[in-house]
Amino acid sequence: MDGNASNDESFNIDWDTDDEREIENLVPCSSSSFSVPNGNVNAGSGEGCSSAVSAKVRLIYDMKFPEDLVLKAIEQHGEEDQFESILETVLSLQALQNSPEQQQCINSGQCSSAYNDDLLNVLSDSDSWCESEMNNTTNTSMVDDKRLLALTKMDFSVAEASIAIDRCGPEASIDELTDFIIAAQMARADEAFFKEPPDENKSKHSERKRKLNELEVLKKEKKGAQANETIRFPKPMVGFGVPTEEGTLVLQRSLPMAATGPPYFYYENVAQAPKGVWDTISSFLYDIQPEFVDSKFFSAAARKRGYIHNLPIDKRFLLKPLPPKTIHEALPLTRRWWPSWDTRTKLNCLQTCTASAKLTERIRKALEGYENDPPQNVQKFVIDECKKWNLVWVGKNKVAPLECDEVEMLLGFPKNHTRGGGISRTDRYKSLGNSFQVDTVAYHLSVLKDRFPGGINLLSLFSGIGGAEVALHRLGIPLKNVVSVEISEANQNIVRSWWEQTNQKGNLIHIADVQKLNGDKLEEFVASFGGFDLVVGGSPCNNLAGSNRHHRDGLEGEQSSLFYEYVRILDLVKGMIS
DNA sequence: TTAAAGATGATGCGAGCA
DNA sequence: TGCTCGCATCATCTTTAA
Repeated sequence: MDGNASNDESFNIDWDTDDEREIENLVPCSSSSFSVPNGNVNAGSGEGCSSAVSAKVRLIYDMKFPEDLVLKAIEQHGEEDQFESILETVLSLQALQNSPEQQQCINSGQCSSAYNDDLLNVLSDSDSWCESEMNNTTNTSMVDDKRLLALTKMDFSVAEASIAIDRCGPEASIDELTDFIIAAQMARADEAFFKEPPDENKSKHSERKRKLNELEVLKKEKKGAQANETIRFPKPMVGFGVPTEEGTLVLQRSLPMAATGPPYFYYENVAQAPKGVWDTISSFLYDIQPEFVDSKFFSAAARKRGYIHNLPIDKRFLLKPLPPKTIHEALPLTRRWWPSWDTRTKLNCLQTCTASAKLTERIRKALEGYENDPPQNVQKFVIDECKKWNLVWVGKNKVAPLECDEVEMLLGFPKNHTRGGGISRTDRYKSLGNSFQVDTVAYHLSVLKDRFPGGINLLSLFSGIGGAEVALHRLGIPLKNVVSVEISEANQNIVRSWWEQTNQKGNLIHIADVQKLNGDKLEEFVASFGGFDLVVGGSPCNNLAGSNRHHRDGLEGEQSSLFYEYVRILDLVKGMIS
């Protein structure tokens, strides 16, 4: 899947690929034409096959339904009808036609289709499912059967389909069920979706992936104009509400049912990711609307981030003491040297790199020689560079990058949080640039204080320098058990050091590799301290961030694809509670 | 060998304008 | 409505210095 999945390009199916040839082997498209009632030829020519209607027909054929049923359904609906309507009719026809046969098939074990082979395999292992199938008399189970059949025709296993139906409920559409299964597949650690599958499963894997892509295309066609809509940022970027000078602005939101219930979770990443990324992230996190917030409403530096969480949003409160909100409040010594023509009051996003000495020297030389304000072109050069690199005035004609401790302060961390312990200055900037803005995150997490007066069990994925831990601590929420997953040894040391210095009474457990946090390990934690109350994580943004000139590859990038680990683990934790 | 410095655009959004 | 332009952006890679 591409991070730009919602781009228009994703609607174009390349019918000339190997997959196309594969389809041609399954569908009578290239070998024979068939007609629909209005006389249009849907298949048999290249142009015909590339139409949206043909794509739908192809997909239904691809599901290995009998051709006569497909034709009958198309006759009933006409080519303009929606994929789901045609599919629904095919399923109904097949249910009517095959019910006794299928029953007989199950009893005799003499089915020849791949689907029925699979079905029998599962039935032999699943008495309860078998019993339910054999006593299939209610309308609900009929509907479930149809959905089960449709999903298995898409090459999902009966087990996957059954779980999806069970989890998504009786009202869930095929779309929702496929979404659920795809999410579950991607979330499985040992069967990671994007890992190379074993050779024997490779063709099945690629075929399924292709079908899923086609389904995505059809879903988007079905949704029409909505398909082109990407998630928009609020203007101003205040999320569901931020404290303002006029008071606390609180908007309302409704949370999807599937997102409610324990544990609470909180996911973060850069707001300005490539197109479609947040749509994908949201779709994997229960379709929750992201909360886009610029931390400039909480501190003296901007930090535009998206947060997806299932936390309540009323009765939030700010960390005390309130952080400085302007550059001059945060860095009072700069006020003396700040020229009137530099009108900045807030810093831009604090990043992982800082300006070179060479640049600050160029700026000094560009300004020297002017008794009063420099000319417009010089001002523009200086301001542009200052904004780009977050330079501040530290002397006459002298700008400088922020010091590490200043960045710590602006992000809401204790002074010297990242200092010492063997970490280099470069790595301090890197760790800080990748971290949460504590005041912002604490504002969102503040609703937990009354809910967990006795303390909280935290699963902190991609912990970094412990932004979530610091936020909860500063909120006065005791940290009972913290499982911190962080690959960087330097960051682990920072969190461990902070843990010791703040005299935490709870337990801190470090895990380096998020991919090694499996179900067994989580079960151990659950058995040990009863499960997690909160799952926090800001997965790597490397392949999403605008500053990355080399590998801005979206959610499928090397680092940013770890988002799916967050989904996987959250799903496991949720499953252990419910 | 490691840390620091320096050079390296693309992308997407919004404002302004015709 | 569509175009141009300005602007911001949790970074990476190569070279240089210590």
